Amino acid sequence: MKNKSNIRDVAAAAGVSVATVDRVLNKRPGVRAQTVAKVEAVLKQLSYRPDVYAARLSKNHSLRLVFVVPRGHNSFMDLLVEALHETAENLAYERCFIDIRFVDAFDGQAVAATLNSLTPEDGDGVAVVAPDAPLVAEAINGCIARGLRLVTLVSDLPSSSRQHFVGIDNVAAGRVAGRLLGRFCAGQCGSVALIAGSMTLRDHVERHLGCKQVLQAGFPNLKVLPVEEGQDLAEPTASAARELLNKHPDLIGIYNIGAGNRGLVKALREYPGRQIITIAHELTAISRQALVDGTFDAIICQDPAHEVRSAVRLLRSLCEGGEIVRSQERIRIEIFLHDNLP
Amino acid sequence: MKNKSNIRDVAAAAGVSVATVDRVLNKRPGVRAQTVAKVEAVLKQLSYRPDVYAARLSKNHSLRLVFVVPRGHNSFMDLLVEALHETAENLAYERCFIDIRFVDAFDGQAVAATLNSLTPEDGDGVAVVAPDAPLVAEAINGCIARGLRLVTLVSDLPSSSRQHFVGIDNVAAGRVAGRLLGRFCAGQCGSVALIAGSMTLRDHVERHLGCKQVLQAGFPNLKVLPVEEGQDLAEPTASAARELLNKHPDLIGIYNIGAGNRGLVKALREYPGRQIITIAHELTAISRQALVDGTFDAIICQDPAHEVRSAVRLLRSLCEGGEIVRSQERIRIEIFLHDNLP
DNA sequence: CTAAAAATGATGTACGTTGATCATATATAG
DNA sequence: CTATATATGATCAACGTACATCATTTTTAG
Repeated sequence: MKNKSNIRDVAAAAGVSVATVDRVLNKRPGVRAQTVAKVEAVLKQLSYRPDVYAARLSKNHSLRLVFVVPRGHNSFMDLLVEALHETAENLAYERCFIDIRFVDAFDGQAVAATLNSLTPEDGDGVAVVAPDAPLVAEAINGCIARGLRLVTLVSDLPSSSRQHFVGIDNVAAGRVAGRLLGRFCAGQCGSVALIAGSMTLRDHVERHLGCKQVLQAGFPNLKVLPVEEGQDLAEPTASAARELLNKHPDLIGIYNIGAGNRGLVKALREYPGRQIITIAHELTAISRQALVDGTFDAIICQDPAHEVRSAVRLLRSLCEGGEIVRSQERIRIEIFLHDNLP
Repeated sequence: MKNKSNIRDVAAAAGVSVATVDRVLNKRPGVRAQTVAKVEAVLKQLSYRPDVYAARLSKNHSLRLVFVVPRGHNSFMDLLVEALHETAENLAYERCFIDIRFVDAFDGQAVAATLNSLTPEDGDGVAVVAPDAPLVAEAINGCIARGLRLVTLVSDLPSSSRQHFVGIDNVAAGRVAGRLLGRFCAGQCGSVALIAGSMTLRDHVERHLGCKQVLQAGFPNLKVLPVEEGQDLAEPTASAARELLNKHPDLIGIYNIGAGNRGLVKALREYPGRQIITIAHELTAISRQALVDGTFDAIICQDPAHEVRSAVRLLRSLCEGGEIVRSQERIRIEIFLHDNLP
């Protein structure tokens, strides 16, 4: 815990000039391998690391990040954008500027087009919320080929060469939903229904998978109905829920994999006699209210503000070569019950 | 999102010298109120904020923080100390040095003595894990009177003048435990037992309170037995569990409020015929294994690494006058099931 | 052994703020 | 109207790194 050593100390200890240490540190050419080794030994011995503040000041380089996010898609995305604005405001005083590019809806074509238009002129790093389509993966690879650093946000494209994924493990989230659904239905027999936004969305497929796994393996008393699709919209989700309630008098549980909570709540309220264990995703005004009044039994969340901060930290590290503290970047699967709402 | 303005821009815009702007910024005396107002108007208009990096570099001031934590208390504290070491290592390169002061066990006297010995010579800020005793609260107030910034960690002393509490809402945590216990026992009747470490510890009292509230209000099928005390140690906790299992054939649930999970697991394994829904706190090697093999049904956690980082950020803001991003400092009540272990 | 090439040293400027000092301008008291 | 406060301007040296330039030394090729 002693005082930090600076570049001068290193030079003195290695018996070379400051200029040479600088050359080694910044991998500039013109230093004999032997000298490099000597300097690096001293660097390690003194556990030298450049002073972050001096370095940033000296480089006087602003980090420019581009966030590509769907506009007006759903309440969760609204929260994400809100967090983005808030973070951007704070970051402006740390030499980091965020440019938000909205793409209309969750449209692979549009996202790909936007990504393809990005060059190092536009920014140093990119975070993108995109569906897992080949077109998009290709566009991501293009960005990286052009020298941009890129992370996927909320929804992953593991087939692309994105440098990180910032978001939750959706299979695990699905398993949690299945477990809660199963246990909350303890002692009962009946059907449970899963409503996805669309089974073309990777995160929905993964949640569905996880949930079904757990239910089938651990809860033989429950019959898992074929998955419905609510297009992440209120009305289609409401229709799907109504149909399920009508068609299956033994329905005792619903897991809403995607968005459209507004519709689900509306439909459930039309059947006050039915006691349906309901689990949904993301904490918004609607879902929060539903949890408070007992319409929902649990909400599974990811914290959009944390995701934004994590994406920024990761991109900064990728661009400026800093350390990554893994544990800090783990996006938690948060579980909210009636009792621990923030 | 334009380029940052610097102190020179402000001076030019306000029609004063850089020195005067500096006087205003750092609240130095010798500036007419009228001039102050003029400069401040420009500051706001240009939304100027001093460059963090230049400021830190110039001040060339290292932040020294003291963490007062119990040694060898339990696995959770071990995790906390581990996180502390890791964080300290990273922070050393950001001009922040952490000094860990161990106090023997969870002893108010010892903590108070350590706190009383701290002066601005020892550090700029203090984070302390301490029981909620008047002696400790007094020592905390003393630290603050001496000009130190102080936050409580994990366990709060709201009666003291500590500047922040870094930890979870323990009443809410207890409510979550109660809710899960209640719902996981759905369809059954019987007794549930709560085992605290000691009902003199504030966090244990709060968890007990929250849990009992929820169980009594929402689950009339369950009878809440009088709270037992396991002293946060394996053996006493095991004894308490054994006695409960022997004395109450209708026991169907246990909530271990404090530590001593090792003992609880041991006792439960001695009664393989009994199906006891069990909820405990903190993710350690023992509790993790118990969750995996089904001995435990849920674990409620706080992330010690997050708590350490949060404490550091808060103390840094308090000492250096930075911004506090509230949402980033919210310590989550994490819930782990068999399905979402990290 | 010499010439060219490569490695290293010495030195300086820039980054934006802090926190001084000293000089000068303006306001206020007597 | 002077004498004295008070305000303000001008200037400078840190802080530690990055990066550039030019001089000098050492190494290598021929």
